[in-house]
This record gives sequence, C-alpha cells and structure tokens, in this order.
Amino acid sequence: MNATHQDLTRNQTLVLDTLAKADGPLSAYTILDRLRGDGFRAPLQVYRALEKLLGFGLVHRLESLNAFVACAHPHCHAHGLIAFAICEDCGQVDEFSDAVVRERLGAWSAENGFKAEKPIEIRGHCANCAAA
Amino acid sequence: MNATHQDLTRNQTLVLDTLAKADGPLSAYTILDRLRGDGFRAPLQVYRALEKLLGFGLVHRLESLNAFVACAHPHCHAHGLIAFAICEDCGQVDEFSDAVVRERLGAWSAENGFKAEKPIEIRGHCANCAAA
DNA sequence: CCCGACATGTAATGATATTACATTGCGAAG
DNA sequence: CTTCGCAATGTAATATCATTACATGTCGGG
Repeated sequence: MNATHQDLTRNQTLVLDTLAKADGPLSAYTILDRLRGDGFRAPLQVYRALEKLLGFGLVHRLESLNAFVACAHPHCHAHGLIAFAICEDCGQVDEFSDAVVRERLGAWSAENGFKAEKPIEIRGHCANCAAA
Repeated sequence: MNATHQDLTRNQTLVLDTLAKADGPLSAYTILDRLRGDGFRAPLQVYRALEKLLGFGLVHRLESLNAFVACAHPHCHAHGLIAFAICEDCGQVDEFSDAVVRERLGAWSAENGFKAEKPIEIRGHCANCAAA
C-alpha cells in the first residue's frame, strides 16, 4: 500500500494535477470539463480516479460542498483527524489539524463509544469575508 | 421572529411531523414520498417547507448526507455551535453540544479570524457498529 | 372591493452520483 | 509464446438531490 505518486495511472494523475492546480475545491463535473481536452468524456472517469486518490489520501472530499480538494499535506499520510474551515462566502477552504480539537473529540468519542473516521467540516466565514 | 410551532403552515407542519416521527435523517424526496397521501406532489413543496423550518431552527440539514433531521432540542433555540455524530454504518445520528469542543473551536476561530456558523458533522462508527 | 404579501401548485431543468456492461492493457502461470 | 485473470478504462443509461420559472390561491389592511 501507501502508493506513491508514481503509481498513479494516467487518469488519476490528470485528476490530481487538476485539483492541485485549482485554487479551491472543484466538483467532479468541473474536473470533467477541465479534462475534456485530455480525452475525458464521462463522469465515471473522474469518480473512479477520485475514489483511488481518496484511498491514497492524496485527495479529500468536502461532503458539505459536494466537491474535492488535493490534500494540503500529501507527504504525511499518518495524520489522524483533520478539519476544514470552509468559508460560505468566498469558498476558500483551510485544511488544518488542531491538536486540542483532535484530543477533545477523541475524549468525546471515548465517552460515547463513537469512533470518528473522516475529516470534519466547519462552515462559516473567513476573516476577509467577515470583515466585509 | 422566533416563530412558535403554532405559526407553521400546513405544509411546514406536515414536513416537521414527518421528520419528528422518523427514527433518523430523511432525504427531501423520502419526505415527499411519505406525504403524497397528504397531497404533496413536487419536491419544491418539501424544500420550501424545509427552508422555513431551518430558519426557525426546528430542523437541521445534514450536508454530508443530503438529508434532514428534526432538532433534538427545539425548545432552546439559543444554543451556539452544535455537532452531529453520524454513523456511516447504520445511519444513526447523535446531536450534541460539547462545551469544550465549542470553546476550543472558538479559540481556533479567534486565532484565524474564522467564524463558525453551522453545525459540525462528525462521521464515523457508533458504538454498536464498531463492535460488530 | 382591491391590493400586496406570502404560501402554494406545477413543470421543467440543472447538478451530483451510481449502476451496468463492454473493452483494453498487461503481468503471471502454464 | 499464449492464455488467463485482473485492474483500469470507455460508454450509456439512470438514479438522486436541488433549483428556476411561472401560475394560482389566500387572506388581511387600506
């Protein structure tokens, strides 16, 4: 396991590069449109590549946006619970991993027998947009 | 503002009652199907009612599931940041509001100028499903 | 009575995601 | 070398979630 970038197939590489070049989250259909010049024709080509990339930890899915982003820390696969701060005004997404939030959610999990698995998405307003 | 239950229209009442009776989150189209006997015919009837109920704080939207739940604490409208623990195996949803998580996220927000607005959704496995 | 505001009804369409099935490429077993 | 098998890929159709556009109904204040 622990696929390196070199193990990626052509389609996976194209999708990952598209996400890495983007300045924010992209929907699957937006990725599709950007890759039509490279021969992409159907949503499934994108979804299949994303499925693998998610498994490799190279990409995250933002469920609240129905969109995807390249992982901001692709070299440290081991980080546990991460979180995204999503600005609902400008769409900016900030990936972070706060030790105290992690620890505290871990404590809540232990009390309740719940085991967190996926990134947490916090929606609100970033500094810039809150000021405006 | 602060509409009471009595201010609800017929459609809003039907939708809220459907969610309240359900034992878990429902999609808008599931609600629609359950209300066909009451004259509902189009998705918009459901979405419009949900829009109001969300505004009243009587219903929450689970963005990661594209589904909706009745608020577990409809009488205390003032609670700040709440969270849902969503089991990805059985679909059970646990609404809670942990003071330390709230406080800590507040601190992160202050450091980063980010202002959280919406409930947080934590996905993972509940005690029962983790055991299995 | 008439108007305005808001709730409702209906149809069409857009946006996101999956299922089903055919085809291709390529390494390993024989 | 050939054949088998597996994973990736290609293509079409369809399922699921959400919104736009426009028409109609209801009800209280002027």
